[in-house]
Parts: sequence; C-alpha cells; structure tokens
Amino acid sequence: MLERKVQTRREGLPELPNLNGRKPVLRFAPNPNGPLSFGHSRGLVINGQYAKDLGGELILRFDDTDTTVKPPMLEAYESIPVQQEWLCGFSAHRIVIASERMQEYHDYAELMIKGEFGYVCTCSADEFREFRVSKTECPCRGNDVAKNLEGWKMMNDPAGYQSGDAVLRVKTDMTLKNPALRDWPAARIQTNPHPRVGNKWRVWPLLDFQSAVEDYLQKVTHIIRGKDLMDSTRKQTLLYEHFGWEYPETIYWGRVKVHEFGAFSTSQMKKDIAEGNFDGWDDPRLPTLSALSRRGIRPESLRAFWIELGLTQKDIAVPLSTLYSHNTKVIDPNAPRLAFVRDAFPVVLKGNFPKTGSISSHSDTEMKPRNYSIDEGVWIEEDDSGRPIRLKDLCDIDADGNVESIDRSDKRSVVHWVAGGKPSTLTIVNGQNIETIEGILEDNEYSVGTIVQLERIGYAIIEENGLLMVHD
RNA sequence: GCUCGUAUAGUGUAGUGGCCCAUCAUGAAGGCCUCUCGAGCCUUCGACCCGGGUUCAAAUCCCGGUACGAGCACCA
Repeated sequence: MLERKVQTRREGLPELPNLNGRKPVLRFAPNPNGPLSFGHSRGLVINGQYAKDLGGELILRFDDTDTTVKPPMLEAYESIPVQQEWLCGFSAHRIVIASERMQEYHDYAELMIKGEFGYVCTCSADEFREFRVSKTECPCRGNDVAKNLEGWKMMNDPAGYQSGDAVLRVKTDMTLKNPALRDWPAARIQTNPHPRVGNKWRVWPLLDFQSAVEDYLQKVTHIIRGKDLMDSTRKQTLLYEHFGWEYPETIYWGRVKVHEFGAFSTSQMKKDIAEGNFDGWDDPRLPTLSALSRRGIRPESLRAFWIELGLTQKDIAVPLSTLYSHNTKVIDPNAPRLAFVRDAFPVVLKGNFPKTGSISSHSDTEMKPRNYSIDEGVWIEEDDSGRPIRLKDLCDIDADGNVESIDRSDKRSVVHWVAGGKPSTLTIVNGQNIETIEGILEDNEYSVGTIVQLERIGYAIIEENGLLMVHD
C-alpha cells in the first residue's frame, strides 16, 4: 500500500523575512484624528502579533503632523493606547508622538539641505506638477546650500514665506520612471495651531519624511503596511540612500473591503456624529473598534480573522460573516442560553406537565441551569403558534395547547418558550439599518455586557436598555 | 496617461519545480445528536485568469494578453 503523504499547511503568520536573528521592531502609526476603526485593526494585529511571537517590540506612533486636512483629536491620544491594548492583549512597548519629535525632524531637514539632497522650492503645486510630468527640473533645484538655508529660515519665519509659498523637497531625479518619486516634498508650512504643541512649529514634515526619519531613529526593522504605501517605500528608500541608512524590510497587504461597512472615513464619521446622525463613536452601525466591542466582537476574534487573511497583496472583499464565525467560536462556550420570544403569543397549557423545573443553560458546559415556574401558560412566538410543537425541554403540545407527551414523541419542531419573563427589546443592526424587535425575555440575572445566546435567534449582548444583537 | 502591484473552489487561504487528479477555514446541501434555525461530529459540493515558452516534470520559473487594485497631494 502506498501511504499518502500529508501536506503540511502553514499555520498562522508567515515567517518574517530577513530577521537574521534579530528581535523585530515593528510599528503601527495611526493618525490620531479619531478613534481606531476596523481598518486599523489589521495593522495592530499583524504588527502586534509578530512583535509578541518573536519577542520583539511594537511601537505605537501617532502620526499627527497634519493640522489642516486631518487635525488631531486630543481624546484619541488617550483612547488609541487603550484600544491597542484591548485588541493586542498587551500594551505597546513604546509610544512615539510625532508632534513631540519635531526638533529631530527639523534637524534632519537641515542635514538634508546641507548634504545637498534637499532644497527649498517656491514653485506652486500646479507649476511643480508640470515639471514633474515633463521631467523638467524646477528653477529652485539649482540653488546652492546657502540659498536653501536662507529659504528654510524664511519658511520657519512668520514674517517670511507663508503657507503655500514654499516647500522643502528631496532631490531625487526628475527623470525617474515613476512620476510619484520625482523630487517629492518633505515638509510644508502650516499655520493652524496644533492641539498639543500649539504654534511652536511652523514647518511640518510630510508623512514620507517624518515616517522615514522616525523609523530610522527608532531602529525599526520591519515595516508592514498596505500596498497603497508602496511608493512611499520607494520615496523613503531614496531618502535613506542620501543619508546612507539601510531601509527596513517592508511587507505589504492588499486592500480589504467589508461590504457591510461601506465606505467610512474618520473625518466623515466625525462629521456625522456631530450632526447627530450617529449616537457616538460606539454607535453599533459604525466600524469603529468601540462599536465592535460594544457589539460583542471579541479581540481574539479580530486577531484570528486578520491572521487568517494573512499578508497577501491581493485586494479582497470579505463578508462580515467570516469575522462572526471566528467570534462564535470565542463566545459560544461562555454564552448562556436564554429564551426571547418575539411577537409573543400566549398559550394556555392543558393537561399534566411539570409546573416547575430547570433547564440546562448550555448543553456543552456545566453552567448553572435555569429554573422555570409555570402558572398556567407560556409565551411562544406567533410564528410557532397554531401547529403541534415541542416546547423545548418541557412537553409536546398540539395546536391548541393540549399537552400530548412529556417526552419527545415525534419529529415536530422544537421551539423555545418563556414562562413569566419580562418585556424587552432586541436591537438588530444590519448595515446602516437599525431594527428593534419587541419581545418577552426569560427572567435572568445576567449583568450588562454578558453575551447570551437567544435560542433559535442568535447571540446578543445585554445592554442597559435591552438586548443588542451580536450575530447569529 | 505614466508608474507600481495582484491573479488557486461562492468567499478567504496553504502551496516557492516532482510528495498536488491541489490544503485548511468559511459557505451551501444532507446526516448524527433524549430536545435551539446554536455548538459539536460526519458526508457531499466546489478552484490553479487566458495564450505561449523553459523543463523529463509548472499552480509554482519566463514572456505576452486580460482583469482588478493602488500611487502620481504643500493627507496619513
């Protein structure tokens, strides 16, 4: 007999390339212009998991150098580290705030000018675009170091250049094949005050420069990020070559689209919340981490989800049900069963049956059973009425409520029921629609935040004012 | 337009020249279970974008095509 060899399937994340025995230093760098969202969780999970698995370090870096287009939100500096720890299961080894590192960036900007690979450019954005397209050097490019230092001084002087008058550029090569790389801008003037450092600085670095310098200073070994930043890598590599530094190993992932979440941007959400279209950042319709947490999505589930997707550069569309199936595995073992009867329909039971008793709260665990006490009838869902049914763990009845058997006597459908109970509501979020269902909830003593399984409906989390559907 | 990247079942994913008539998960369908439209267990369904080339041998390497995506911001 030939023995069929079993293929070995790689588990978890792929090996980190070019590690060479080092402990990896990774970073996750969100813009603190709002709290973290589902989209951010990938970077946190992947970078965090590598750091954890390989005994390395995770740097949480606030890239808050834009005060105009994406102004920083002060609360985010507090909430992001909390959410990072919630998601990763450990707190970041280092926290770096770009706006507090400005002196470093200015120092390197000056070094760049003095090293003759940076220059102050006073062309307008439109003018430069034409130079870029036509592979032509702009007139500022030929200025000498002294002239550039003078320009740099004027950029930093409130009485000098104004916002839009001048930028600092990295000298690459205007004939480079990729137009994105031609003499890219490193810093610009911004006069809006920064919520943390006010008007202390006038010239702010752009992402590619700030990030490149900071990765060098923090000795980052591996950068794992979206492939939309591939050209960033190329730009930054050119800068590293000028400085004589070695660029970190870089890995990319593709775009992930979750249909149910649609297109949300932090700034749009901020606006919608301000206008009252959403209750807050944890409105269950939003794809923020606080909303997901409120909806009963566990961090372990998010981690399993992203690790399973891995690090391919493919652009993918994933249904939320994939995340839910991971979540089910996490929450089911601890989710007590409870009955919630929608569109409650009263049934008077005629015949003999045990008026009191207890039912298992979870067939697979040793969870404390639930007790019931029936006066003369029970609530069932209207859809279940008018036909012979089996009241789960109680008895078989006919369409009129006559008890036919205590033991299960045939294959009629098993339905859930409530004796007593209290009116409650179940809120279901489906994309941007929110639906509230009235019903009778079995008596229980579970606290707010407990995830239960509503029999035949799905998982729900107990909130102050009712139940919020987790998923089915 | 220029530049860069990706292409394995419905959806994701493993696979880096022979262990592959292709992995695992999810999904769908069916079944089991002294009792949920849940969990668990079992069975079934289902894929290497197209065309060339290299090779004894290609999902895997090369070329071309096609499709999709991203960048070309004084955003991150």
